[in-house]
Amino acid sequence: MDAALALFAERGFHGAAIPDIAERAGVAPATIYSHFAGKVELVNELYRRAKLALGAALLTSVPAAAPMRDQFAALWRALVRFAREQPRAFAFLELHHHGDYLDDASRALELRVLTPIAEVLELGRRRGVTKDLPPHPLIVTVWGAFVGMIKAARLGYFELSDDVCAQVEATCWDAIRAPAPATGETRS
Amino acid sequence: MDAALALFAERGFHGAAIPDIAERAGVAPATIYSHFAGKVELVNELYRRAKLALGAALLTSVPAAAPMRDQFAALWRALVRFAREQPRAFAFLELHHHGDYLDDASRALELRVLTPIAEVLELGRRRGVTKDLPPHPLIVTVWGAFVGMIKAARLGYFELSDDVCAQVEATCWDAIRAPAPATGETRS
DNA sequence: ATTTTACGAATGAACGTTCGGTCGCAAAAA
DNA sequence: TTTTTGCGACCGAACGTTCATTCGTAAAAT
Repeated sequence: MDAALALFAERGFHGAAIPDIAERAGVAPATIYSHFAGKVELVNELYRRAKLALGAALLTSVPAAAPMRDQFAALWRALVRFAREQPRAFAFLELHHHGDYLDDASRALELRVLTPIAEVLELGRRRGVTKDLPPHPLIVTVWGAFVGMIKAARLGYFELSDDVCAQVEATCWDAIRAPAPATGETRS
Repeated sequence: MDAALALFAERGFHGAAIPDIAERAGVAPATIYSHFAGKVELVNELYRRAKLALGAALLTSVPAAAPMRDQFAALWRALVRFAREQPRAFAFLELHHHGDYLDDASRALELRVLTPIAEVLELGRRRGVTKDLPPHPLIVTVWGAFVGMIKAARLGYFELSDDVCAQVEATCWDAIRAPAPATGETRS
């Protein structure tokens, strides 16, 4: 499974051949079929594992009863840790998002990870601490920014230092937080 | 080439077979080889075309001597228009970014599109209108957010209405603009 | 008449997958 | 203790299919 995860993450589902995966695992191609029914089942199993790992990493590390700003910071740190500790799982998830070969069970996991975050954001919206917008656009914006950061770092555009992570985190928080109310003077 | 662009955008390089492309084009597979040397040359030609189209769309639509806020808005509008008018080219670029099969000529185009934007951001940084950060993290953040928005809309998470586009644009501008200087009272 | 363009058919390679059988090992039988 | 049995993991070899690509030739365009 390690070999499959690595190759799928590197070359995508169609680009990773079963013989290649087997060779990387130090195993005969036929051996794979004594553990998985086929290539599709293998990729689905990997997808579910990676998605669950990501979801668990997020849920367990965000304090439920903290200020929204701290929750966001904790969420960001959890994301960074996951992307650093399991870079292949992260790249795999990114690459196989919504592939035709994913079955219903794999697709259902998408919402299980997304909805808790959406609920937190919806709460922040009612409290007036995040922007008065529906949660989904905000989520995909932040998620897209995070993915962009990780991708760029992986491609060598810059180093994924703690500094850069913190700076981009602050940048994303500025994106979703409610604008400061106009106290006193107004502009046009 | 239309057929190839569509199939590459849908299934990726390895997932799009030459016979499939030929069938979609209403042509025999051998015919493709009287126009392109091979599959790799075909995908590179498509990549270059799409990348140049995107670069042209950006460069021509951003007023050089306007306030940075307006430049950013124009840039965003150009991106939205490109993603709307040529959705397959946009998806294709997104999917084939940094594939092994891309040659040096295709890879070189990456910088040609990126550096003008980086220069604009560098200027804004010196003027104090955007954040005091290196341009690359800001660029990948905004670009990632934009891609996330387009992807989510394509997958049906929400409709890509003018309203949503404008809201996310404002969100991204909040992300990269300089924080308001502390005038008068200071907060710890 | 000559050059370009398209195609049907065929090629070797690589694909995902199957099958029959060998191996090592732990439990059961002697 | 020794032998036998059962079993799951593994593999070499093969299957039919599909892949990217080539070639000789026919049609079309100039």
